[in-house]
Amino acid sequence: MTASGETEALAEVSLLDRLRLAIVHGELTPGQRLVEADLAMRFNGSRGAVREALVLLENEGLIARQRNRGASVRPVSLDEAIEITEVRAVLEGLCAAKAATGGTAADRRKLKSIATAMQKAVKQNDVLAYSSTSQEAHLYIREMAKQQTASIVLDRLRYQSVRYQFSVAMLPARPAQGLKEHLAVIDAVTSRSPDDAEQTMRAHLTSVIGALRQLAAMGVFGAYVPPAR
Amino acid sequence: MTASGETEALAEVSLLDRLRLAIVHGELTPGQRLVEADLAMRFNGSRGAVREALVLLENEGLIARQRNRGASVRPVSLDEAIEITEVRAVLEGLCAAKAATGGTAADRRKLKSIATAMQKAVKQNDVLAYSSTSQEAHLYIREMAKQQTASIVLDRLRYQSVRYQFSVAMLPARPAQGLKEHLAVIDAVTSRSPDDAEQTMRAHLTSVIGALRQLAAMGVFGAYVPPAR
DNA sequence: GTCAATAAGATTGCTAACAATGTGGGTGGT
DNA sequence: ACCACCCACATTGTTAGCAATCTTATTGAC
Repeated sequence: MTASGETEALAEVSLLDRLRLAIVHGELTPGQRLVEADLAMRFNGSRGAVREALVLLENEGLIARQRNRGASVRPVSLDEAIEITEVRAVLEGLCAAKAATGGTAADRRKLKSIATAMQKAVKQNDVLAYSSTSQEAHLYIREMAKQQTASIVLDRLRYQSVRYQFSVAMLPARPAQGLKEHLAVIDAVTSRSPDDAEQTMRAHLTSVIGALRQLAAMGVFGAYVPPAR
Repeated sequence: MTASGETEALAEVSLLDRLRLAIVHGELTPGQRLVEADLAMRFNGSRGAVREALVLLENEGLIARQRNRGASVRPVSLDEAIEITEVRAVLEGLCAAKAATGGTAADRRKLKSIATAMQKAVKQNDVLAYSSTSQEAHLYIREMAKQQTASIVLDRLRYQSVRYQFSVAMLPARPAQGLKEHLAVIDAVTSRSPDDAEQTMRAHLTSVIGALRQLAAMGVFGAYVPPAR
């Protein structure tokens, strides 16, 4: 064992995840250049490991790489955010439908308890709790659906959208509106009505697209042309 | 310039694409081990470039990699093929809907000409031509939709499914059935009816899932547990 | 004969140095 | 003062070799 055993023992999370977190949390800001040697130093891994992570992050759309010119953090434009939400709408719709037919009675109880927690959060104006219970609901429905392919795709898309996800929840009337929509979805899923589940889930994400447009009008998205993927 | 300039000049396609093609075309069969040094030799690139390609192919689900143990071609199970087709159904449904509202008059003419070619192929029992015009129709609808995110996801999924895609077209009554479905989709898109377009596209891919189950009953998919992603 | 321990071989992952490439700044000409 | 050119610098991409790790075959005990 080396003198500095601390990092090795705790290095349960991959370099990829740490780098992605740094980007998503804004420690590395859009447009910023990512120099392999620097990152290797910062996350103390090999340059090869950093390269591997960069390749994957490019694939996820979080960064842009150009041959011999290096990588940079890629900002997400409004159009892209809307596209991503459109795709999420149909995929989460699919998952909601499958969750409605596939879940167990215990699953449905769990889902109802999440609904209760969400109602409480909104009643107390706790935006943070609303945001997290909302995510919990989406995730649990995906688990019930048992659709790995959709789940993997949704995960990848989430990384791109996390950055503005939170801003949406901060819009004034948003938690109240979102709550209504989530309750409708959960109601449909727990009543085992796949078509309703899909429809309400899609309606919910269509409403999120509206919220995104509102954010755009407020200037959250810089009028900036991102480098090509 | 080196003595063997031929490969360099023609190296317009990336090592990644060539490696992927080798897998999809069955030159590298499921379960086969992929040794970095061998691949570097075969595709004459650096070992680093091969590693980069392997990382991406793992991400696409075409191969499985285990730390210190190397990579191997990953077979696609029936369940996975069905999952992928379910995801395709909703994504291509989205694209069909957007194509119905977004395309130009020229787009719609082009789509109709593809429909004609497809009808001709089926009438002549030309399975190869049917298969290729069918793909052309799907691709053109995606182009009309102008939904890059969905398109990228669909591309990634296609690589996993190409291997059995062709087998589906070979089923006896398949071209006739598929033709009907495709014509319905194209009709809806060219009549600018987004809801119809989405419904017919989803119905088409649901029918493909049925065909997959038929293939499975015929033993096309080996009863083999693929290594985890 | 079967099983466990062990050693040899193969392959990945890492390190360090180097070559290739793109960038930016300075220099000289006009 | 402005522009083209050129050179030094920064950074990536490649190469070769080494250490860590896993696999497999061999040996020996029971």
